[in-house]
Amino acid sequence: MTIRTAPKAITVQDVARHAKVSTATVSRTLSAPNSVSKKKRDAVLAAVEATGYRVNRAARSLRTQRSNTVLALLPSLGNPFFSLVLQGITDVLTPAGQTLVVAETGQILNSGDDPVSYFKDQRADGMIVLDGGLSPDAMERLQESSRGSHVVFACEWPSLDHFPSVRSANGDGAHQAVEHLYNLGHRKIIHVTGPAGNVLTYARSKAYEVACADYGIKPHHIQGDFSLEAGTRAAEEILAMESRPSAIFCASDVIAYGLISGLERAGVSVPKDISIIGFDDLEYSEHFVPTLTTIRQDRVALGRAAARMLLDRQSNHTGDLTSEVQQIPVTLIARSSTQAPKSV
Amino acid sequence: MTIRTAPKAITVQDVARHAKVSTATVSRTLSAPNSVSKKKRDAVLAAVEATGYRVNRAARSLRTQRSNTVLALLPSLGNPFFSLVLQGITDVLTPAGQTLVVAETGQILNSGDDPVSYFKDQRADGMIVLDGGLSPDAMERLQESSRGSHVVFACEWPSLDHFPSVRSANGDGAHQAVEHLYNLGHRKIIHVTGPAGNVLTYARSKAYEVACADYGIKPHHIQGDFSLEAGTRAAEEILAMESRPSAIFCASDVIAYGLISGLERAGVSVPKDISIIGFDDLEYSEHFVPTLTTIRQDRVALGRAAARMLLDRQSNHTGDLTSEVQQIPVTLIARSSTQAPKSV
DNA sequence: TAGAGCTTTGTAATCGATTACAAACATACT
DNA sequence: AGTATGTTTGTAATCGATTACAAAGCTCTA
Repeated sequence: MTIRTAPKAITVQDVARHAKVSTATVSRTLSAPNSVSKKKRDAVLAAVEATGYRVNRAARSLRTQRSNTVLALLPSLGNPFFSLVLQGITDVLTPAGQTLVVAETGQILNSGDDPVSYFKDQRADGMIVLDGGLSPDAMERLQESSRGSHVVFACEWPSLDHFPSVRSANGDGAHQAVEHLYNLGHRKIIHVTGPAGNVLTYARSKAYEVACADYGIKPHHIQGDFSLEAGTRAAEEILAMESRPSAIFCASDVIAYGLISGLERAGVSVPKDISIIGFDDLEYSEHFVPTLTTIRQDRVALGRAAARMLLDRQSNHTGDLTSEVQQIPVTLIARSSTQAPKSV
Repeated sequence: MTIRTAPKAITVQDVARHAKVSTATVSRTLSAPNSVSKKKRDAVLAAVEATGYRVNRAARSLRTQRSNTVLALLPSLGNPFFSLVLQGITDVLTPAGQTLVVAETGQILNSGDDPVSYFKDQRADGMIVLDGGLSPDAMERLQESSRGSHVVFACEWPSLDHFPSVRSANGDGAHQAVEHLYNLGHRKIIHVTGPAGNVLTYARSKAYEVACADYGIKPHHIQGDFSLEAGTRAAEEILAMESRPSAIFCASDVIAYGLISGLERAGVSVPKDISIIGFDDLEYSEHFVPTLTTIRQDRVALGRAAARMLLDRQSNHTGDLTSEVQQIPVTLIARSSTQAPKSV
């Protein structure tokens, strides 16, 4: 016999009546079990079970002034990079009784809304921002409303303001990429960058330059963005070069896909003619033709760490408003898109 | 001069005081502007502007018994297929003043929670389910609590129960795929399927069989799932066949990636030796080597249609609880992974 | 046994917006 | 003018959970 959902919702009153205690005792049993005697506690739990009671989140939020909801602010939902990061976030949030709300930066701003409004109208009391490119104005308002320090950046981060953040060891990754190519024998290594103004672009290309200096290589950038098109554009540019590089470090796997695609179509073989290394290690990289050597970002770990940092900061009201930065290690995954150059 | 966020939240009381009207008038101005005289309305709007008032969602939810929140239930957040569907959903939801909450089926169930609990505790009053594989038990509870018809399935759908749903024209897509290959001259066309028990697998392979019958082709299935690994496994199986097919229709692009990768590694060239067509048209398909011929699903349209259907059903309380099914057209995108067979 | 000190329990106020109801006001018509 | 009808407005109850405060119950010691 299935229990039918009652037409009227079950409230704390119903449970109290059922267990023959006051509403206060019911509430306490659920939130602070130790402050209630075992006898009453058991009675309440039995009543909860019997009635199928579920606490009304709206009522609780109204009273406690906390929504137990975290907003993830993404530059674009369409970008599959974030899917695993979101997974990491929910991995931590769900067991902690928090709900995840997702929104796109662009959509929020277009609709005349404001990320900060999520705090103001109690829709969220925590925020994980995956977009380092918020407007200075939006950043300022975030800064203001983040006194309670419930904002954490993940993956990307703002270049000016200081917020706690979780990110990959981008510099280390870029260095490892160059090192890998150098060790294979490459001496002419160029870099296809991310979009101008992006913090990841900056971190990776800066580290690329440093690595080049370390190995006595002349750095050369091709300005791109993180898209497939940037890769195909870079391919054209490289094909037109009088003296082509023997290896290319791409700021993202997606760029590498486009680049390989463009080169192959022009009859330039990867890795035979040119070695290519990416950054991210998306699902497809392992099965691309050729399988892509890349710097792996642990996206799930990034999401988890960000969520954990947020929860920590929410519970530790005790000061510590320093803008902590946590770096998640990256690893070089050597596959078949890189090999020793043809002629050394 | 920037306006500082007040330490205490601004309430409808504050606005009322500021505009010298009652709280009822403030509330009405915001929800039913026409029931308020222009004079008062302007005063209220000015006061709202001046105070920076934002309605407290928790309080509103509590009073109105609606959360204005929609839950998207995904089988896996890590699956990049859904990213654009989510984008489509928010495209419609955000302008309608609804908030999107995302959750993974597995995580919900593991944590002892229940999708239906999102309704019970007022966390959501609408649900878009992207997982056709919910347990019969979960389905029954959904069915019960969906009297208000606030559940819509998208992409996948439950095989037994009847819910409104939005889906791609899967059968048509499979038929188009076979037709395309047939027209190129292929007569030996096999199908790598999705996972057993999945409705998409069933719809596509059923239509593949029908198309085979139409064209006088002997159907042959290789059981797979929607993963890269399934593709590489299928490649092994095909390489071991005494008489290989000249063309392969994969139930997903991802299978096709793995399959092409596996074949190429064994020296079998696509499309020279074998033509391959996928299903989905993920971002990468256009830049894969070779670029992938595929059946394009309009994922953004799927998301939008699902969200619109949900909102429609929420506002049309007036009966019409029929389980409407909306099909989104698919299109064949001919690229370079298919061509006429070597020897006809 | 009385009283100090601690734990457990209940009563009722509270969070902020909405809305039923009634009062006040305006307009039109006989 | 007086009445009927319609429109605006305000007062106060309400949604459901939490929690300050006070009262009651308990244990233990002098």
